[in-house]
Amino acid sequence: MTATAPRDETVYEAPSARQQAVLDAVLALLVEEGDQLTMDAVARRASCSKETLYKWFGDRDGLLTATVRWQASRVHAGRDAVGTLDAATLRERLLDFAASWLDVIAGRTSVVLNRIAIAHAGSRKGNLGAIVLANGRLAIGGRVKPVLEAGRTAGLLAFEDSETAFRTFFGLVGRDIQIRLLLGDALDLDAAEIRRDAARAVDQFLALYGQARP
Amino acid sequence: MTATAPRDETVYEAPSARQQAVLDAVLALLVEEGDQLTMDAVARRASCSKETLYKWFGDRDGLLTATVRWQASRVHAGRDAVGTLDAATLRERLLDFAASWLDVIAGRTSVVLNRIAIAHAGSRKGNLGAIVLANGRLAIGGRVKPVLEAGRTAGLLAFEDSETAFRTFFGLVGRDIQIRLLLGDALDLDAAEIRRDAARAVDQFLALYGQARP
DNA sequence: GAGGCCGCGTACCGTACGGTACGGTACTGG
DNA sequence: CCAGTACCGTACCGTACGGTACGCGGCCTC
Repeated sequence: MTATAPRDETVYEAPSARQQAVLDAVLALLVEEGDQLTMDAVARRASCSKETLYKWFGDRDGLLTATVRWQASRVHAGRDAVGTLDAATLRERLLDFAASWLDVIAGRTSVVLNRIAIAHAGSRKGNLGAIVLANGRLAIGGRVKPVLEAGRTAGLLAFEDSETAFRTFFGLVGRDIQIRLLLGDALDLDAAEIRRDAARAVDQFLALYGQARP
Repeated sequence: MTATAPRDETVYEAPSARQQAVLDAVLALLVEEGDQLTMDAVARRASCSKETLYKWFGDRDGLLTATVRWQASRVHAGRDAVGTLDAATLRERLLDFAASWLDVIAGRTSVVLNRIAIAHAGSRKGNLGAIVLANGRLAIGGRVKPVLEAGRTAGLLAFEDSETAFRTFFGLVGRDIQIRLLLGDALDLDAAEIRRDAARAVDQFLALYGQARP
């Protein structure tokens, strides 16, 4: 029963429409302006008063946290029914994960949010870092592993520990891309490139863990 | 001729002993205090005046840059004579790279410096990001690729593009480790764990790219 | 021992920015 | 029509921190 739902440790009430607009303003500002985000700028951009900002989100950190959570809530799309798998579907599913994951991490928003979270993790209370981790790396792990296990059940994959297998998958897909982007490398991946990368990663993963059905 | 030397784009004069002491103080402070590094704190810690700091390094950015460069200059150890390779030596060399690379990125210093550089890349002039990239990802790439190519020449490896092969290697070694550490995940790797990880990565890499000598 | 540097310590300045206070406007319920 | 609430806009406060100025002691050179 602990299956697909993306472990929301505490239930935070969803932001109202107006609040969502504010959070979108934060995201936009973050993407445009790099990360020296000031409360003044947010208030101006969102056409609201700073006082409201503080009333709604407590403080700057609260605003950032809400923003990260808000963005995360959008990404959690995806139907994950794991039925029985044949080789083609397994491959398809992995491809799907790989491509959409690359798509996310290559996006400006993801890069900026990760930067914020990393900076935050560097200066006490790694709250943001934990949130990003939970909604990024861990969330996708939680969704991929069942597929891997289903693949094993179907005799298509061989591994002992799905976590380890997943981490290899993760490495094959992401390689140096995320760190390069975070460090400011240009490196723009278009859709075609992403598809190619994803395919290569999946091929390699299957080469390592796949087995012809005995 | 463009071979092993780690592309130092501009020659910066090495810091004097006293300056090195200051930079070490910065590193220590960074490691201890997270990243809210103030010039005051540096001056206090290094027992020098702020004025001297500014005289030597120009401004805060200059100090950070010098620190990153200073740390980088320490890592560049390593004899890289690429002779003829047999399978065992190739494996050995790759293992070596993998383990020492993991060792570096798992270190507090690396994590903190990467955090700084990433934050910096987020707010205009990605200077630090570029430097870290050049001395991290790119430097190790520059050192591994010749080995891979020697392996190919010796008929031990098969690949078309050494860059691509290296990136796979990179992914297999690093997996999710760096991003997790940057985001504040605990995840402490002891030496044994690192050796195991490195061995697994090399095995996987050889499974993908190795070939029995024909 | 006199001048000149270098660099330490400390006091100081300016400003950017997080956070608060307050007046003014619109809407709601009674 | 009035009280209450919500929220915008703006002015304001406090402080942390980057950067500068200055005085003083140690060290060289002559």
